[in-house]
Amino acid sequence: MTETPHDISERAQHMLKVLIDRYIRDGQPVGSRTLAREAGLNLSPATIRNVMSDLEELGYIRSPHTSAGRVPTVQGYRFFVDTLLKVQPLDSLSVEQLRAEFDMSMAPKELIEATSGLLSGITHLAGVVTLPKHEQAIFRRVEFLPLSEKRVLAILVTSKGEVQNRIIATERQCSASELQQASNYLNEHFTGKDLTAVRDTLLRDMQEARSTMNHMMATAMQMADQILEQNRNEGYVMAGQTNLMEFHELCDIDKLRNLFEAFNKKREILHLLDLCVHGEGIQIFIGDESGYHTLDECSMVTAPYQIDGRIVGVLGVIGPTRMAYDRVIPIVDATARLLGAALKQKD
Amino acid sequence: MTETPHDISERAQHMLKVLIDRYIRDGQPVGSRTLAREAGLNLSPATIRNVMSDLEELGYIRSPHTSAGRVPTVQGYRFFVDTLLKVQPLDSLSVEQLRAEFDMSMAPKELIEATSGLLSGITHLAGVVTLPKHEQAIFRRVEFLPLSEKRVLAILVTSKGEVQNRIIATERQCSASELQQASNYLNEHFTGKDLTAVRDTLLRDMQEARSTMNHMMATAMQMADQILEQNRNEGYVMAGQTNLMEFHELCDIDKLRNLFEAFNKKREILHLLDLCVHGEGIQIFIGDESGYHTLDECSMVTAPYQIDGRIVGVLGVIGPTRMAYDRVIPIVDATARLLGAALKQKD
DNA sequence: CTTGGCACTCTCAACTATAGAGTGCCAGCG
DNA sequence: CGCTGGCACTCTATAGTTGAGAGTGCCAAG
Repeated sequence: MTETPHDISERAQHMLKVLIDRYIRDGQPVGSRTLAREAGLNLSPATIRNVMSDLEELGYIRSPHTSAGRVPTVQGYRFFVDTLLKVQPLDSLSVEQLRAEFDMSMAPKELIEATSGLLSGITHLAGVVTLPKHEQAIFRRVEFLPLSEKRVLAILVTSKGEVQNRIIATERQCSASELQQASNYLNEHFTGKDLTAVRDTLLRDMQEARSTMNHMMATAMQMADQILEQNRNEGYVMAGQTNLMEFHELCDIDKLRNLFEAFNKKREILHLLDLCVHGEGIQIFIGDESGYHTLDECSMVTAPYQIDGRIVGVLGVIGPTRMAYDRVIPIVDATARLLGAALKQKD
Repeated sequence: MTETPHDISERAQHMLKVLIDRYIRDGQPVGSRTLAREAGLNLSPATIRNVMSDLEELGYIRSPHTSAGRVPTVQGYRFFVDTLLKVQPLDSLSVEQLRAEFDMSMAPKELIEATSGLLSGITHLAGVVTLPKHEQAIFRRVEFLPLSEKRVLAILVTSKGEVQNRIIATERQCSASELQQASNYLNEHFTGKDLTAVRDTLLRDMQEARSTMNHMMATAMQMADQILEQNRNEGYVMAGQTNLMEFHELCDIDKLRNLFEAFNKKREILHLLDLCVHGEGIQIFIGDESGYHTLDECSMVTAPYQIDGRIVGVLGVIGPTRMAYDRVIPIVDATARLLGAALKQKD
């Protein structure tokens, strides 16, 4: 009982936990009377008040105003998730139900989209999943198909079942056999090679010999670039933004607007997700910890997902700081595992 | 001066136009004094009041309350856009600027997305573009690539430069030559044929001869179905929803939420867009004309876009009833033409 | 037909009063 | 020494009040 880790008695910790639990449940500042009832310690409100005063001094809670109970501070939430929260992994039944949601016949991109929808659906928050980045994309095949006179459809297939296509405008009409020749050349020389290597070789080839296939090759290279770029850090897929409108702490139209615009611009969010991919395991940003003002009232819970033990992306949810961390964390964790497993099978 | 089309004097019409113009500009109910100043008719507010009273009786305008000036009713807007508004086509400079925004090297899907972004960007409203439906999709090529032991990547290319891919789980490992054989068979027999015909033939073939390629063929058929389905009425792409948060008449968080959820669900919007594709030319739904409650405060301006004279989709914008129709209509119109032209070149 | 005048209505913003919630502090008690 | 009830105090949220301002409708006169 006299053990005081972090300068805060066990009793105070328990009260902090109860307070935050309660606040997360109904969003109202918690007063001493409520807490006295809830804490199950048979203490009078006056006693609770003393403890709350201490907690306030330590920066874990604060009053919105003189007479309004206490709400957790960012620091309070931080302490809560770091040491007060006992997260237990999802029970196996739930995991199975979750697993059933993954349709294995989906192409990677669709799978990503479905996963973000899944996250938002289960948590009632906004779900987000980054596109997987593959350190090395393998050139698998390229195909050129004539569309009309001077238009050629180029299709590039890489490992992981990714397909990229784009339309090339050629300066003159290319015969089918010419196109065939070009694709044959590329397929013969490069199949199975790393895409960056292919890119470099192509670049060199094009400088050395200005072949008639230059245009085709340039396009192939462009597509390779596009895939590489996309695989580096292209973007993310988001779902369930509208869920965030339900929380009254975010009901300020301007905040909401800024938030949604940040989602659209992607840059800031992407940077945060990038931080998450480097940290190990579950990462949580609470309120202004992110450093981005638009996310001041929000928290983000993320987990990296991996294929064959290599981290290739991050997924998670964004919601108000006042989110049910204990419920959300295991879900995010499990989903990350399942997505990794689902993607692995595409290899 | 005594000509009274629709039971409403020319003077009254002019006033209605000025009133609506003014209301569209700043969103405040317009009073008699303001209108007297604005109308340029050298009439006293009292006179204006008489006319406004008539207009109110006819249902074109109404007062939010006793002392608040008048705002247009849906019927007022309807009369405004149908007979009061002289829409002049976009000047050629603007059209050229607009045309420059279309990047011809984009694949159709990207082009659609870019176009909806373009619409929302220019109008500061929400832009929406349906995916083009092609009455007849032509089978162009199919390709099967082995991914891992029992996984095959299938790629189906149709006319219009559309590429569909999906991953097949095979019950046993297929050799490269087997796959090659399958694709060769399909390509030889079906290239250039209508996709529905291909589908039917495949269905018959599969019943007759249970070949080893059944699985492959079934998948090809699935993909064909998918493309056909998508081309029938799949969906739409939307951009700039956040723009709608700027309008104070939509600032009610619940309305906004419902609106955004309608956008996500797509069904209702899709139904409206479908109506627009059948009517000729520019279509405008004002307020509750749509029949959907969530769109009560919104208007939708759409134009079908065509390829080779055949209407294949609709695009437009969604915004508050109080939108600058005179500016929006020509933009929607021109964009529809340009998108059609841009898509035509993919053929 | 148009106009100025005038009484009337309604909203909006500012202000006031009050009830309720919660605190901090203190003195007393085990 | 920690816990407790009591009490004065503070602050918010809500309702009610008021006055200014805007706009109307109507009327009688030009």
